[in-house]
Amino acid sequence: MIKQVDSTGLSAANTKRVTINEVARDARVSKTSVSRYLGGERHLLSDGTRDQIERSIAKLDYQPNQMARGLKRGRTRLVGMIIADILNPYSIAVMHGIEAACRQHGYTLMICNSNNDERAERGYLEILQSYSVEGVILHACARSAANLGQIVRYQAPIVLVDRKLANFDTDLVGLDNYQSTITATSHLIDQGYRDLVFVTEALQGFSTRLEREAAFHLTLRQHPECMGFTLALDVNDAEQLDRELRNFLTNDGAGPKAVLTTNGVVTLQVSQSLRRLGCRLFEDIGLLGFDELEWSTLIGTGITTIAQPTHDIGIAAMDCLLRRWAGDRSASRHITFRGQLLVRGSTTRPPSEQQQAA
Amino acid sequence: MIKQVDSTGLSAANTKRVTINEVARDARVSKTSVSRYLGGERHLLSDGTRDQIERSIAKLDYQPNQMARGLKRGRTRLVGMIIADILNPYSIAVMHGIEAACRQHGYTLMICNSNNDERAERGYLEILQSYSVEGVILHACARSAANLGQIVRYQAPIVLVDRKLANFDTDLVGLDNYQSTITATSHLIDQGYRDLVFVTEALQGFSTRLEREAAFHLTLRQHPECMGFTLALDVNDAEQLDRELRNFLTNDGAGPKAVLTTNGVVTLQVSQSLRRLGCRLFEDIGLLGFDELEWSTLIGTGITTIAQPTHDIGIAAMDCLLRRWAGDRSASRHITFRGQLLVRGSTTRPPSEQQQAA
DNA sequence: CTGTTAGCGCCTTCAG
DNA sequence: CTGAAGGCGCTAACAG
Repeated sequence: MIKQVDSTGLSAANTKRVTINEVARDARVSKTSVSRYLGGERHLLSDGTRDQIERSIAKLDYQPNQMARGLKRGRTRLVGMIIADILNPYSIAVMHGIEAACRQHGYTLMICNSNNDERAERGYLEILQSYSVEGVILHACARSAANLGQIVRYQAPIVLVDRKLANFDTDLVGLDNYQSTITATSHLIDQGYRDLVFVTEALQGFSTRLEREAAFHLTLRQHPECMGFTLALDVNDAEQLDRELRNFLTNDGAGPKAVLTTNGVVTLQVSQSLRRLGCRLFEDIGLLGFDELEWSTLIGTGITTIAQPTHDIGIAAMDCLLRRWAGDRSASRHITFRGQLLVRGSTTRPPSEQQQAA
Repeated sequence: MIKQVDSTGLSAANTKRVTINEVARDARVSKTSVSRYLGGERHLLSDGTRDQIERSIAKLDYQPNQMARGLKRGRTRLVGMIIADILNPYSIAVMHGIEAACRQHGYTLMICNSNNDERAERGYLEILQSYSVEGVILHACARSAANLGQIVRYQAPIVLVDRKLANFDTDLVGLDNYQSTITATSHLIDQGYRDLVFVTEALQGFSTRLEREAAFHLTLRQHPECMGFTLALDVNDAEQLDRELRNFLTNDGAGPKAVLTTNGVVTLQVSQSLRRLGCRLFEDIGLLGFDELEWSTLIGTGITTIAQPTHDIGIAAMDCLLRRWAGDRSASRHITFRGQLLVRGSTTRPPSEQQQAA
């Protein structure tokens, strides 16, 4: 029978943590021996002391204090991650990969959400440093290191994820935005869409958005039969989004219309807007979005997406840290993955319209 | 012009952190004075020393080492959170609320994902303790404290979120599952559905699932005109889910059929299954799910949900910690919120059928 | 108002 | 193979 014990802070007050001293006393050895036992230098200990220490540790339920260890050794086994927007499923997916990789290598992940606020981001960077994290994975919202204070002489290695950071040369893991966007745009054109719009949140200098937008227009330029423009706005402003999309839908154009969205958040807002506008999804309009979403298959005939290998991105980011920890001082690595086009109904035009466009 | 500086670990090696000693030396005062400055006891300092310290700190870009502070003071300003499933949008939403509350109170949140693995959960509990977190917010996957090792004599206050933990009397924040389920089930019956199924992942003793299931049957018992049963299965086993739902759809029943799902993850899987079965959403079947989802409005005529006040839940959890830290030792608090029914098309039966059921 | 002294819990020389 | 001594960076008495 297990007793009901409260943990309302009362017990915490009296129950001090067991320290290395008490283990040493209980085992009748010195702190040094216990420390050696903990530090993986058991081979230096005699069988007798080793067993004795082992027994005492178990008996007292001892756990070394990582703060103290970190203070002394500098190794905290802590990895920090700063996420620009924790509500973005993409970020969560990447974080999931990183979390798994951390665990596998005995690291613990400390998550911070900057909420796309540079001040918060800078603050967290400092906080993480003050906790002596051994590495940082940064989904940056600042565009330039100039706005990130002393990041340039940060203690621990930093890996950027998804977005680049100007004036800061460090490892980076992300998507091959150019190639992936070309794939996406070409797919729309191949499917017979002629009047395209690239919808994104305000570009704001984010490398990801800029690159995708540039590649979109690059592709268009090679297809004179097509029209296309960029719609950069606050996608949470439903009224504005509705107005702009209605314009797009009603204006004359080069032919069948389709939307390319820059990420999953935009895909959601655009879908809702199209719904509000009374659009038939996806007969009146095509839709292709970056980022795979768990509900992609459920909307109308399904939304075609460019899926990012989020898990691999997480693993790769952790791998960058591991290499740096191992002493690798070579030039910064830029690892980019190719997005995977998942074709669904939203870019498959009904046969009736096919001819009209041909 | 900002120089490109690499942070590939090389610079980190030579650049040691500035310590309190160096600040003291630079300011020509003692460590104590600097410490007092940091610890918010500036009123004890003369204007001269205060300004001098301020200047030196700025000049050297000094940041106190939280590890060292924590070691000494016991205050780490760290809150740990263990999430059972980080891919569940509900958890993320709660975490978002907690994160905001932490930030507001000067705490930093450390997230760990147990992946519904008790071993991992126990491990993280120990790790968090070893980092001297000042409080833990636990979305538990273990059902009983008996499986959680020494949790009963944990140092820091613990707040449970969503799920209860047997043999462990501590603060808890969650949903009023009974009332919310009664609301949900009654709504289905009011709308004319007569043949109901409650779909859940294996109950596995999770309090949330158990309570909702119990309340479902409780409500049914007061409506002899209705039929209903529980379908507990691995919702990721698409084949099994499809089979069971097909049975449900084809079997004779007491009238119009509807599904009640126990959480957002199940809602997603059920939606996909119904899609695979060629169901017309939501003419052939009604659907009501716990947890609001960002895409609720987009599926067919929209999915009716019971929305949880996730943000408030997060705030409340943090509030529990704040109270315990403030010295509150009263009995454990159980805070439950009422779910909000958001009626959409998935529980609005088309007029043609209305009569048939009447 | 200020500095000196003694640790927090652990690891790491340096001698046995 | 083992232990004693010193210090990581900081705070908390205790004296001035």
